[in-house]
Amino acid sequence: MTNQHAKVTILDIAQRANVSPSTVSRALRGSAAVSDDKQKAILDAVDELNYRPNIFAQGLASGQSMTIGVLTQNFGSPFYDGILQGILDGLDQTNYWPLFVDGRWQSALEERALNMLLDRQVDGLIVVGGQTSGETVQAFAQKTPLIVAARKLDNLPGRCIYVNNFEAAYKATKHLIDRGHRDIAHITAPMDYATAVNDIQERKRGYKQALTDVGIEPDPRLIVDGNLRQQSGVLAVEMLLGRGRPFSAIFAANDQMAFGARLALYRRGIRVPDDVSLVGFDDESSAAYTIPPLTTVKQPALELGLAAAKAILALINNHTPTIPVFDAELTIRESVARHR
Amino acid sequence: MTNQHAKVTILDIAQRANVSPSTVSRALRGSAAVSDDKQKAILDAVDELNYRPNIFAQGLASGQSMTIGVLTQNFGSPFYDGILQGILDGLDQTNYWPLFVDGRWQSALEERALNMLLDRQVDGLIVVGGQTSGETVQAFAQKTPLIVAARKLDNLPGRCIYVNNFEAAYKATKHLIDRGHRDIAHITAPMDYATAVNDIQERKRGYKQALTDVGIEPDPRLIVDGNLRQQSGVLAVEMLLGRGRPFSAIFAANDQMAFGARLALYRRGIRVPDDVSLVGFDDESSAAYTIPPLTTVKQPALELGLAAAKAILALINNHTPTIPVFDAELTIRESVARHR
DNA sequence: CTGTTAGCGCATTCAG
DNA sequence: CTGAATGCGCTAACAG
Repeated sequence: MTNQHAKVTILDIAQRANVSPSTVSRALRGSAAVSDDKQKAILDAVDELNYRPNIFAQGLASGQSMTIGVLTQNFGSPFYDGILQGILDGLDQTNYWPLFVDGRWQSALEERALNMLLDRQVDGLIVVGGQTSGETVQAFAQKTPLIVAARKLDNLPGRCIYVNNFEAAYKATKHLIDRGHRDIAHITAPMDYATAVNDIQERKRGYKQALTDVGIEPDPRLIVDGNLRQQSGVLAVEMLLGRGRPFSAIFAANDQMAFGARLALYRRGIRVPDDVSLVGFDDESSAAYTIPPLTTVKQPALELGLAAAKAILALINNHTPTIPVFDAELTIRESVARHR
Repeated sequence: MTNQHAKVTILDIAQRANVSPSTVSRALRGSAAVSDDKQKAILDAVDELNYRPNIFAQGLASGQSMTIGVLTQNFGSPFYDGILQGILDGLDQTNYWPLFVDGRWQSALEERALNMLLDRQVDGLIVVGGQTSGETVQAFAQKTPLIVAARKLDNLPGRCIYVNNFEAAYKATKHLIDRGHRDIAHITAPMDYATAVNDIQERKRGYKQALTDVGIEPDPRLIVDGNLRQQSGVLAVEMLLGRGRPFSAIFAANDQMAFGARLALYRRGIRVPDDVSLVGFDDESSAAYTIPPLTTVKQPALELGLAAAKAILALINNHTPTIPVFDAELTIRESVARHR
């Protein structure tokens, strides 16, 4: 091909620098000391000839690929994208490169992707979210260093980096309670729904606990299932309204559904926050620009990704990874009013 | 089972199937006919031993990596993510895998990323957006098959797949005109702003042309610069209002700024669409759930990505790629009212 | 149709 | 500190 690029080999620069190929290899990767003059000659030759090592050959010979496989879900989700950015940042000053694949929240695809990553000889794996079973993930963890981000897997202790969703939801609900609300509805997603199930269940648990702790019995009529998408927020509110059980606030398990809920309320002529207060979860970028701006929970996505990157690097170097505990912050905006 | 994975080689399965390694290779990659019985024996051995080829070895020996490098910008932008999905889809049934890297809209990073992709022996390159100079991109195009998506580069004719932003903006503006508006403001971004410059300028051109075509002279007082982010939409409206030039509609060059504009109007007590109609660009998912739902331009991101994938595959196989022309559609929602 | 023979480009022993 | 030799796992001519 026209790949002049790939044509310069370690042999070419060995000749040019009057040394053996092995010395070039040593000089370039610093695997052993090389005399200063040869070192210089080699480096000169390298950029005169514009040499770039062939990663495949390196990988084949060394058994390392210097790449970290990252299984993610749905490019485009703000939370997951934040994590990707964090991983990017965490790997930035290292020699490792991330290889991203999208599992699309389908366990079959996820497994295929994971295998493909292994085929590509990745040195480590970061699994971001997803719904592959814990057992499957564990099986992969046995084959290669693996860190799970944004998800808690009980069978992989010390390998999962996640946000305390329970605490976060507790805080959000508590905020509503503190503002005088007692009839607080919750839009969640069913246990068997194929997405981020644990997180969502944790949020529901936090919601209930916050109520219980102030002596309010959670009312099943105030809890309604959605599917995490905007449209389901619309339906959830319709359903809630249909049940006839009055409420003065809604806590939605994610912003998407909160947006949908907001629209449904608007269409019914119910004012936010005058008639009903609204709280979301995720702090999507548009949350600050809805009308009124949405009170929501901000997860430290970037930090989470960063920590995942650090952890996988540690694992690769046979250190014990540090698994920080992350708490989410409530971002208070105008969608919540004091209950009168 | 630990790392047994990487240990099974083509030789193992050759022995197990009583054939030579080359026959195994041929059978597996279909590079030549193999008798049915051997074929079967090989396939059996493959999954009995759970064999998976070593991609590095394949790449080294064949000179092909079966990966397509994709340089993208900002994971998280809905438009760009749509393109990534399209590329994913386009590559789905092939043996190629995309390798994504994020240029973050910084030409230095973009170039580094492009080189890294070349180092990884990618068989082709898809450059999505970005602000690397046309010359630089052309230089890479000389080294490897390359397709540009979501951007028009004059020095790479027949290699760029993009949406006709001029037409789209024209349509959007025309819609407002047809609804009786004559004083239409436009929120854009300055020429030198480091992002998607051409697209935004094309949108401004479409806006002006639509006005001119019905005999309205574009008024510079109605055109204001933002930076494509939500916050700048807020500021843009403040500025517009400060200028004292009345207007009954706003066309924002992207949804983000439209969201900001909507919020600023709301805070001033200006109703949408009763007092001012609003149109955005991009059809971000939340556009349908703002209050009121936003009329906006939907770019065929998925189709664009798909076309890019097809085109790069064609290029790799030495065919002339088909470069379709894409038009964006106006999605009409309640944020536009007839002017009274 | 199939086995044999050479490398692909590099890292890594092993001797000096 | 350095060169020569060997092999990573696979594909691609080359002969049958």
